Amino acid sequence: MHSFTEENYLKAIYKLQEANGLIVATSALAQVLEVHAPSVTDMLKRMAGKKLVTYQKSKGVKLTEKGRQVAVGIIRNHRLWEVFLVDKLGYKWDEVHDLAEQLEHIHSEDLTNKLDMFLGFPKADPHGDPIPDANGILPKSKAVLLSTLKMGERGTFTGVTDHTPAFLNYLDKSGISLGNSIKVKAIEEFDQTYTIQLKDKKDTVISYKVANSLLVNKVETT
Amino acid sequence: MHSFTEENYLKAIYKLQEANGLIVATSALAQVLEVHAPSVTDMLKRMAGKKLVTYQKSKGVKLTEKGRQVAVGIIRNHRLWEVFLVDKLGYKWDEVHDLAEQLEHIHSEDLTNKLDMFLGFPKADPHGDPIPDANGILPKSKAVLLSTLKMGERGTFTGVTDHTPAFLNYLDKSGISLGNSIKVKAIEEFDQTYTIQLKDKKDTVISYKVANSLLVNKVETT
DNA sequence: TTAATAAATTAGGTTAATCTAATTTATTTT
DNA sequence: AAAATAAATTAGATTAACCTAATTTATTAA
Repeated sequence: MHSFTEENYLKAIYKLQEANGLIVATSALAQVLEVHAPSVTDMLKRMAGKKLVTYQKSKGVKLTEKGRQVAVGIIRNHRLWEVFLVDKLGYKWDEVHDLAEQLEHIHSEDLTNKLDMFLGFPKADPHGDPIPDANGILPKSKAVLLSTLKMGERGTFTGVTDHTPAFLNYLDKSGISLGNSIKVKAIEEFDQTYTIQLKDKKDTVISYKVANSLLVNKVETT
Repeated sequence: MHSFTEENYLKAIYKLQEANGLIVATSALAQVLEVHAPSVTDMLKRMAGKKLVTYQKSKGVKLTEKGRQVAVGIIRNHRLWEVFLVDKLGYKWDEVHDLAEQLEHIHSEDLTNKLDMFLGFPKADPHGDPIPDANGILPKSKAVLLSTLKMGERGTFTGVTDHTPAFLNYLDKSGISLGNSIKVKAIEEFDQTYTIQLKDKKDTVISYKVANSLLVNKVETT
């Protein structure tokens, strides 16, 4: 079995690999894991010995297939536990991250699959992030940032790229919830402020920063 | 926060303290924790430094009030998660121990309490062991071993002292379940074999070893 | 009450995961 | 292309939790 630390490294490498291309830098890992660079170098060597990553000195790391499997398994756990916390225990979407960071390291494929069934095989976690299936397959989403939509275009709000409680709370306060249909009514040239229309017809003004943190499934205007 | 290891020591000390009197020996801990005696000595010194135990060189340890609080908290977690696994995920009572050993170390009082509510504030885990309340109060049970009952006496089966899957399976196979009413029909002098009558009137023969692992609430014959 | 046995501790090491300070390797900038 | 800057690595330590071998302290038996 892998240690919590190894699993956290694997998850971090996976996410950085997704976000910023193929090879992951020591410094990037040090930053997200909140440790110092020499600790990362050290750990990567150990993990390379276990064939979890391929490590190229002074260049960075990639996950091996084995490493990717473990990483995706942890992400599956994390997201399923988040659904449990929100759907079953009544937590709010901005409260579950730290708890899921603990629960994701429970080692039992069988438990994960039973939990999945208990939750009704959810496709996404409370933030809209897709849940990998038992084979580690993660459905490719075609969601785009709201900030890429042009005047008059529409979409359905399906996820966030900023998972901080502060941002999630802002969305709650503004009445913007997953599944909402959103139409771009206006984009202010000067500061890229968006005026959007929510399903309930109320117009809302959001900053570029917000528009750039919301994922939508674009509705093609046929 | 305490490490998993510390928590496991605390739990072990608590259980040995309950079972065998007040002071707990290094060797007893080494045995249940499956480590060697010098490791225990080492750890106990560290834990004494944190005021979790009082350590008397060459004599043994006791929990401090602080240590007891932590230990009971872990036991509460463990038993609540066992209820979750059985009641919600469909596990059998002989399958949940190892998983609960992992889940018990999730650090969140709030999660524990929400779980408790979700489960309907159960009083006992699937093996009949009482669940401490949020204040660490464990109801004193007045259950006795079936092996202490005399001919003709009755009781309700409320718990086990042997939690091994082998024993639990044996009970399943024999149709002996928590809550069953049991009457002692005969006790063989020669080998202390018990003949018992279950609620459904069927007579069953059990060994002394089995009778000595079953807890019952004795029904006083008025 | 001394001798034998059992239990516990000390001494000295190991491993995973971290750190700081110093050095080396890469990448930019001039 | 050389100099400056940034990133990464090496060297050497630390801490928690464990180990084995040797020694000391308790307990039990003769």
